[in-house]
Amino acid sequence: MSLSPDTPLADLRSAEILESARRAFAEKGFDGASMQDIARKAGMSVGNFYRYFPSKAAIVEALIASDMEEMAQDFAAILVNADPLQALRDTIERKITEAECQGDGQIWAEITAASLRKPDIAEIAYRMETGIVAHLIGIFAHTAKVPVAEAQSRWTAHAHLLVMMVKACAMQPPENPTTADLTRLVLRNINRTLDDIATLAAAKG
Amino acid sequence: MSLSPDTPLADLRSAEILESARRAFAEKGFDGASMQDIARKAGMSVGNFYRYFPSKAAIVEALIASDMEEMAQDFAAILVNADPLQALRDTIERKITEAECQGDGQIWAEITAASLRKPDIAEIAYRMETGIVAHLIGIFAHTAKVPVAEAQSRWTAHAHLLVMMVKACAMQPPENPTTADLTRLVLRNINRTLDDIATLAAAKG
DNA sequence: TGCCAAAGAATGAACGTTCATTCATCAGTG
DNA sequence: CACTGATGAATGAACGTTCATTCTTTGGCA
Repeated sequence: MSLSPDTPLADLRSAEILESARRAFAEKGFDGASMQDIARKAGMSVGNFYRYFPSKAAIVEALIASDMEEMAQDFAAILVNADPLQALRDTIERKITEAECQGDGQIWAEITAASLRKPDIAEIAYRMETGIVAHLIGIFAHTAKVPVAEAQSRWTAHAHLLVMMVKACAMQPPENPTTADLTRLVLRNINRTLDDIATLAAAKG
Repeated sequence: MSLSPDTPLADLRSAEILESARRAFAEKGFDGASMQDIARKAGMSVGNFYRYFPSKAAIVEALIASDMEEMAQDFAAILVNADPLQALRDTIERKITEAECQGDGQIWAEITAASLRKPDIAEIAYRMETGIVAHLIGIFAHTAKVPVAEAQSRWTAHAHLLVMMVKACAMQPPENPTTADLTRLVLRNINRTLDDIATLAAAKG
């Protein structure tokens, strides 16, 4: 969660609170974490908490929205790169191998479960995934030098596959001894998928 | 959930109850579903429910354990086949494409989230996954005609990858229009992974 | 500077609800 | 009658949410 320097103070405070709420949700789940838990983690009273978010559901939605924004910024950073596909590979590798597993995988697992159950959360998650896929297809189109429409019809499923694998990796239990090997294998599969696209790019010139 | 004919009556009743509890958990999640919800789904009173399961946590554990048993039976069916690897391919394809997504993916998502949070559930899930992986490695060893120990050191990560992908597929939202394409793509990746193992088998003779 | 209201932040007890769990009670059967 | 299987009201704890109240900061005036 990066913030522009001219972010209003209240929003900055909200962002801090959201970050502590994330930890509370990671520890106890969306349903399991009580408002008291969340408020305590934020270092404030329950009553004061409601000055920042009108309800528990609002926190969850804001949390997911902030994840989406973060993701969008990651892609913005990729797109300015000279070789976007390679930048994508690097970013994915970092995402998967880095110890971001701390709370990210936890929260994603929570979102996945909740979105299969609650239509409103499903919609937010759907928008998030659609946005990511659109970014990926943009990179693919740029790499293969084909129109976006063609890239879309060709590689939408591939993009979803990438997202699925990154998510699945993040959701893996961190202390497992075989997780490292598994991560390597997944990364190979992901790179193979990207190779297919890059190969077409080379063929096209 | 198949039952041997000589299963005691009480266990049979427990199995029925477990199945209805599964539906309740799929609709509202482990934390979200109340005992009243679960009892109502089972067509009985809350009080009577406690005659079958001593606590809510016990239901969750029993549910996960029953999933594990079901999985074990699937593998038992695969192993008696003349060509276990092909039977494995068929079973995976069926698991992924079939409309089992109804509640299975939902429950798996719930288990995944819960196991990242609660150590006791994590342990059950870990045992479940370890058991499945052991079965897979057994099939690989048989196919490639190598000792189980060698198959283990070679393909443990591959086995985990298969499990991961099947689970990830099941957790995909069912109404999504691109899910069908994605499923096909995942299946191709899975078959490629199995091809690698089968190739070694052919090389070895 | 010192002082005092007005505003803003923060508190935690209280509300109504729902939760998991228990138990006194009740039909049906022998 | 006694016994078994089942009920659903009762229980106390915990939930999300509200609100009267108390601290803290601020800005104008002397």
